[in-house]
Amino acid sequence: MSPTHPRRVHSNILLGCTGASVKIPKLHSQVYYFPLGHLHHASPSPTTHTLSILNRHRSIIPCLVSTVDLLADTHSDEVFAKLLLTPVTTFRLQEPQDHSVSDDADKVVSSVKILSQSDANNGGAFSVPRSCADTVFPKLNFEAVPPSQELFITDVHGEVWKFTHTFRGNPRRHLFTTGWSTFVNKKKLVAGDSVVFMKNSTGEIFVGIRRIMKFEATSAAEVSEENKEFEGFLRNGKRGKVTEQAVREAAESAEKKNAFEVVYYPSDGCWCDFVVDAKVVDEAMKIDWSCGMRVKLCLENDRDSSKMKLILGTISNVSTATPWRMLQVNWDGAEVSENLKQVSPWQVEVISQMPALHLAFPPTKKFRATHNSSGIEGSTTIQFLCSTAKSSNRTPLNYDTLDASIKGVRQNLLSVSDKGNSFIGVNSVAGLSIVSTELTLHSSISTNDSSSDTNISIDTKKATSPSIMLFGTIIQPVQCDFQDSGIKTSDDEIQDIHKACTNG
Amino acid sequence: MSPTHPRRVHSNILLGCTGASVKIPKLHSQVYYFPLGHLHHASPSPTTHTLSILNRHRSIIPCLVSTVDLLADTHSDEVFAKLLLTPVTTFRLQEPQDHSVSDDADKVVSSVKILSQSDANNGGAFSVPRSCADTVFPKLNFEAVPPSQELFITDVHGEVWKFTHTFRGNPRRHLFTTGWSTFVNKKKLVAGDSVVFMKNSTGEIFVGIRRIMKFEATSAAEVSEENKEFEGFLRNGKRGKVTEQAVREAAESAEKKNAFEVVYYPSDGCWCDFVVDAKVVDEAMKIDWSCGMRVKLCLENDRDSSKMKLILGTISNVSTATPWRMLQVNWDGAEVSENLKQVSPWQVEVISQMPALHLAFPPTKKFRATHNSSGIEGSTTIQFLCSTAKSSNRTPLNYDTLDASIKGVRQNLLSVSDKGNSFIGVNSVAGLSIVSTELTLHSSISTNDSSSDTNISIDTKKATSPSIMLFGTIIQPVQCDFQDSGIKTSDDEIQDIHKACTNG
DNA sequence: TTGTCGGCGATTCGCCGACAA
DNA sequence: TTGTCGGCGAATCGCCGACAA
Repeated sequence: MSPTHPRRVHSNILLGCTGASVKIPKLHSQVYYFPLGHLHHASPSPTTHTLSILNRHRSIIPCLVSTVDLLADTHSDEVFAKLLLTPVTTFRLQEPQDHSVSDDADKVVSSVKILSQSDANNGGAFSVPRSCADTVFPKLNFEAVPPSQELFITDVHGEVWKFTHTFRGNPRRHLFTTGWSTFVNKKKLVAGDSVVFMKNSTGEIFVGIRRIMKFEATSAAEVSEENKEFEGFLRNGKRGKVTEQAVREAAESAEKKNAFEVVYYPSDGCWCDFVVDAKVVDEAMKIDWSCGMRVKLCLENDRDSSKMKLILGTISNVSTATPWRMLQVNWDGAEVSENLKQVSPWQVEVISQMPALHLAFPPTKKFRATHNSSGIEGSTTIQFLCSTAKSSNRTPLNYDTLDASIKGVRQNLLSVSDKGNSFIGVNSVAGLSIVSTELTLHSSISTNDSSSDTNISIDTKKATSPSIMLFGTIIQPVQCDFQDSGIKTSDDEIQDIHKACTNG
Repeated sequence: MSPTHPRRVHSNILLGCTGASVKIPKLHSQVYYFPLGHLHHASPSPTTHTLSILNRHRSIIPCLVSTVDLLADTHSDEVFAKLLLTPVTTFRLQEPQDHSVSDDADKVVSSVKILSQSDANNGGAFSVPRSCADTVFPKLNFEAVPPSQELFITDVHGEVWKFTHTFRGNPRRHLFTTGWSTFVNKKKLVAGDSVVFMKNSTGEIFVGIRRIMKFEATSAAEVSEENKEFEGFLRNGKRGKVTEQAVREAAESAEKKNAFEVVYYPSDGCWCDFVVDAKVVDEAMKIDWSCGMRVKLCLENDRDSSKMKLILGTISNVSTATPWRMLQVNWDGAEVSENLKQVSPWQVEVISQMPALHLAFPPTKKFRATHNSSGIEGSTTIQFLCSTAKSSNRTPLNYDTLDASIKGVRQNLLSVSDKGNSFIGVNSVAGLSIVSTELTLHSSISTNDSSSDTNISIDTKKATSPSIMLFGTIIQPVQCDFQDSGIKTSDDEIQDIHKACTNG
């Protein structure tokens, strides 16, 4: 439907635009395709017509990734991936991932900023974050009065924009002046949109855009109203690009074992995972998912994408129809996105049973408060787990076997990741979440945070302990005994938690 | 694909926007649907894939018009019709057209202007044509200095725009000042676009838009270039709205006798007629179309839509595959639109054999000149007709029988039209063309026009003789003997022709 | 460190008759 | 009758430090 072919985008630029946690399947990798997830990507409220068609086919289809195109929408600057998937009957086991990822090794430093009113209003100036000026842009000549330079910055279409970057005002600050206004107008930016500035190893500077979405109850009147502001793209999160029709055609091609094309828009408001690395799915499905299991999920922080947000929850229902979003979870935090009420097994991780051990510590006043207000801590969880395990006629698990099985999962995940794993969607399966397993426990015992939920933030960038690369994310290898853990971070929050815990 | 439902438009407003010669099928009328024409409407160069699908089905499908929606595109202000067609096996003959067209009887006066550079540039003013100010807008109070009024004008979406209309300058002229600039910017108008101002019987004023199209050889680079100027619509004549997919689905629904939807964009650059009134087609197909027949076609004048342009041609080939565009015609004029190289029988009319009779008049000098330069006049035509009639093994026609058969066709067309006939496409079958039959002959004999082709213009608006309504157009009833004809018009051109002829 | 405001130039916008065509 | 131009006020646009937060 787009009037012309969108431009190809370098993978690192794409990742800069979407956030580094987005993963795109690798060429020739083995994946599972989930038609239901694809449909959900096209329309959050699909028609029964399409659903009935999808129900006639398989709900999980093994495929090889035959083509990967990373592209940018000509009108909205949205980046997206177009994949050609070839259905297969069986996967060859552990085919060597011999295609090197050398060209992706090019380090890209990036900086995101949400536009303030002053940035977006036609004041004509953009307040450059200090960190962006320091890490992404060339150093200014501070001898000059005022210090200023002209920056030539490339957008996702290869178009170059000129900005004058000055350092002035009292107190001094970095500003974009000339050129910024035109950019805002041409790109139709509004307050709340984000701009991403990136620099590759050759010093070339790029700019990407993330547009704010207006998720409202959409009455007909509102849609009509919204339509008046049509500017070549929509801000309602419904992308016209992926249609239900496209999903039906894909599902039917898949059924006939014909290669088919899927388009994936990694947008922050939407959690999409309809093409998932086969090994990730296989490993996740080895777990005997059941009601009452405690799980956790790793999300990108709204405000600062370099920080991650953890949320905890209890599985309330397990669907058997399809692996995709088979887990219904009651999340501890008050409000979660509609998309997170049901999650896929590979999105979450089972929480270690450590809380039971640490309950030996005498609870502090603060712990009691947390306990009473949120109603979640170790013993409650375990009781729930046992009762549901019994009711579902499964072998009751003792702590040891449960713990062991979870360790086993970890091992598998680690070994899988070494082979160059990848999947579509925000990666929360492994890596960082192993660190957070520990941190979660502390938080529920002794957090100083007075807020009512138990979410905490971890600064992954500032981690200083020995780390490994997993799913493209630096993680901390830790032991189960946190008293002797390898965690060493400079993050204030974590230090606070640590201190409070050892003092208690 | 449009993000919201386009607004409903009154039929008279739609006709004002498109030009009065566009006809939309009436509700519950009997029509033929031509899949090939539909496909051509979607894409001038369709894929072989779609063509092969269409070839498996019938090329002409009788239908009832179950729904007629007249709509306006939210972004481009383009007006279009959405029809629900229900395939039928047989037509009930001559069902009474009892549904009155009273609400359409509301007279709408309109005035079109192509925007000049000065109108479209941000000079902020629009030079109102004298005729528009006189016929469409309320009278100004010329006592005031300067004379001015505020006009509230409604667009196709019901949105009201305010313009100040003044009469000033030396020499005095009508101008739009305040409000015009915002209108140009919001509607993204450029020089060459047209605005249509309309007034209904209650005095309400409306404005429609016809956008200039850039028909160029579209290389990939050009498309990419064009894309930069995307503004919610395209100026390349390809409407993204009607897809080949939609045509395939329509054709397949039609084959299964299921009701199906078609969308029709009456754009000036495109001659579309894929849903045609059944009686019109039946009548046109009664004629024994053959190579060498002389035909004429009635087009809207490019510059002034109130004038019509006639073109003459000779049938060079007759297809038997489908009635739709079965006639290949060599048009006398040097250049014609690609769409006109092949026409449907109901688009053209066989030229009367009257030239032979009038050749008794001694040719003037001017006639000789015309004869030599254009190479077309009565005797040549008749020779050609006879020779091809013989070669195709048909019964040679003498003038009397041929003339009679043509008169018969006219009678049928007239009787058909009384029943409330209608079809999609520019109406050139009957009505006006009967007048032009006469005029055509004169022109080839004695036109004062020194241009190299034989096209002439007729001002239909100024006709003063007794007239009847046919296909929504006022036409002149005429006898075959022009010496005693009822033609009385105030049009200068026609008067000139008349005078030249009788004087000669 | 960075968001917002009032201030002030410089630059457009938009209304005007003067000319032709 | 109407298209284009130069001129001119007026209303923005866009750059600036002053303030907080």
